[in-house]
Amino acid sequence: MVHAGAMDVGHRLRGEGYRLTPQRQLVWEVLRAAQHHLTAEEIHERVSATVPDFNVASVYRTLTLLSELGLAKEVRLGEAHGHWEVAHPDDDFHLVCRVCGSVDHHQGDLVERVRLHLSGGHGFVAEDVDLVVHGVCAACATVGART
Amino acid sequence: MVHAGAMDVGHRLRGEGYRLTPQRQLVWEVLRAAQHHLTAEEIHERVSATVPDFNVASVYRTLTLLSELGLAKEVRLGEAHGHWEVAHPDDDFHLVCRVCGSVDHHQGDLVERVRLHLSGGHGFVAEDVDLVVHGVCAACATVGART
DNA sequence: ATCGGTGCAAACAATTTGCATTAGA
DNA sequence: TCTAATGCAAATTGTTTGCACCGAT
Repeated sequence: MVHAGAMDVGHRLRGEGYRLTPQRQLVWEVLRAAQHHLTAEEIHERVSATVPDFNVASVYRTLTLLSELGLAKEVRLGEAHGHWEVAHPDDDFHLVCRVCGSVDHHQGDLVERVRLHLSGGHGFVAEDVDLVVHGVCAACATVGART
Repeated sequence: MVHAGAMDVGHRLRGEGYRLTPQRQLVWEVLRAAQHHLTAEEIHERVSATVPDFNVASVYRTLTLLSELGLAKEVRLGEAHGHWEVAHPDDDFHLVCRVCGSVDHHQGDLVERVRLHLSGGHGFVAEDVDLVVHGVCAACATVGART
């Protein structure tokens, strides 16, 4: 599978009959440039630095479109609002630190195991496995142990 | 671990210095009686059948309290609104059918495996493992295969 | 020249909060 | 009695939508 980050949005969009607008391109670039998850609001802020009266509604519209194309994905980490990121290969999950709020990505065969487990018998066809682990990250755990 | 469903809310509440009100008791009972997840709105509806001008705000306040006591838990299944359920033992996860919308609980050692996997080396202390699998349930898959 | 995309503002939905009143302990 | 909990209504927050104008193809 080609990593979504390497994708050329322009081609993808036009290929599906959509237009490539500066707004869409910018949202995509902001998303790719970010090391961590962004809320729609954060994306809006960042793109606004370049395009002054860029509208939040367009952020949402673009994000929805990108996720339909499989380029972006919304992740829900327990909060009310969603976070967005470039679509990752699906053996990827999130570690959310309760103390510092950091969100780490983690790869492993866990998601694959879930799939395997489910395919064994009870007929549920797994399409999307969302695994979010809340806890305390290594850094915070070390600090906490000292107190 | 004692299953939360067997808990006496009255004792728990008073034990922690809270009062047992009919509203709280009813929310808890509705939650226990429900076989599946409920939204705050649904809980409100059901309790309103007994207590006419029962307020939504109280549903939220009660749910927050119950979750602080570890009796209830909010689950996010990808939708904007949350769902609530009686707190389950933590080796429990959700299978959400994209076709019929049904949500099934599933038990397994998967969550335990995640814990184990994480404890092996990189220091993240897992406290809450949330696993949600989206896909197609057995019933819908069978029907779909026929078409 | 089209028609899809954007900005804007208003609409929405879910949840929270301030405050006066009510009712558990 | 005394303070916590409720009802109510208004405020927030995150997201969506209708519509006239604009601009990518």
